Amino acid sequence: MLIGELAQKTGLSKDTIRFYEKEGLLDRTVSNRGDNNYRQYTDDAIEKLNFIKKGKTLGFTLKEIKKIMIEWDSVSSEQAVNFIQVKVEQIDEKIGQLEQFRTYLLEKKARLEAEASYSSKYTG
Amino acid sequence: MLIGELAQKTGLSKDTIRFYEKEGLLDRTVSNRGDNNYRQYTDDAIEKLNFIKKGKTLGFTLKEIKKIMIEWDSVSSEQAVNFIQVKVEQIDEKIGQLEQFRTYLLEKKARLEAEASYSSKYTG
DNA sequence: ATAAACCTTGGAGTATACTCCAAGGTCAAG
DNA sequence: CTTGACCTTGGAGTATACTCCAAGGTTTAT
Repeated sequence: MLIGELAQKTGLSKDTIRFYEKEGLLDRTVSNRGDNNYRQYTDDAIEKLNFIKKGKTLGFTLKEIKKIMIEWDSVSSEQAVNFIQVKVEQIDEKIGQLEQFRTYLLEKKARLEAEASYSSKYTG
Repeated sequence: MLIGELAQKTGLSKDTIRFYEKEGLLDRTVSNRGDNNYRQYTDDAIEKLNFIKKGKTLGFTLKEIKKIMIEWDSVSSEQAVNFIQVKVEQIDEKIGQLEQFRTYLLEKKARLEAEASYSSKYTG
C-alpha cells in the first residue's frame, strides 16, 4: 500500500510516517520503493506503527522505541533477555507510580464527596 | 528557603524552577519575593515540585499538570470530583496498556530463554 | 493533453520543556 | 571595601516530535 493508505489506516499523518522513517523507525522489512520512487508498505507497517503509537502513549521517546525494536530482533538472545528485563522493571515502576497516584486521586475524591454530602445535609 | 536550596532539595535545576514559575505552575502559596527581590519558598514548594515531577514521570505535560493543580483547588467540589474521575479513568487505561506490554515482553523473554536452553542442550 | 489525485524532497516553522549565558544586583565574611 | 557566593532578568540555544509548504514528478481518467 502507499503512504496515504497507511496514514489513513494508522491515524498518523503522512508527514509523521516519513518522519519516523527518517528517524530510522521503519526499515526495509516494512517499506520499499517502487519504480516510481513511491514508498510501498506491507501490512507489517501497520503493526509496527501501532507499536510505536503504543510506546508513545506509555511515555517512551522515539529513541527508546527504536532501541526496543532493534534489541527485539537482537542477534544475541541473552542481550535481548537482559534488555527486556530492564524494560519490565521500568514498566513495573511506572505502574506502581500510577497506582499510587490513582489512590491519591480517589482519596481526594472521597473527601470531596464527603464534604459535599455534609454541606447538603446542613445547608441544603 | 532560596531557589538554590529548593533546587538541591528537589533535584531540579534553578532554571527549571524559574521556568515552572513562568509557566504558572508555582503561585504565591509557595513563593514570594523578599525586599531583595529574591524568591522565597515555603516547604510546600518541595511538595508541589515533587507532584510536578511525578506527573511528568507519568506522562502528563506541564499544561495538564497545571490543570490538575488548578482543578484540585477548584471552588466547585462537583467539578473537582468529575475531573478526578476522568483522570482516574485515564490512569486505569494507561495501567492496562502497561500491563499488556509487560505481558508481551515477558512472553518474548520466555520464548528467548526456551530457545537458549534448547540450543545449549544440543550445541553446547 | 490536461486535470485531479496521488507521490517525492528539502527546508522552514511550531510547541514543549528545558538549558545556558551575559550583565548586573545582594549579602556575609574577612 | 572587596571577594565569593548567592540572586535577578532577558534572550538565545537545544532536543524532541512533529507540521507545513513549495516545487516538482507520477498515475488515472476523460
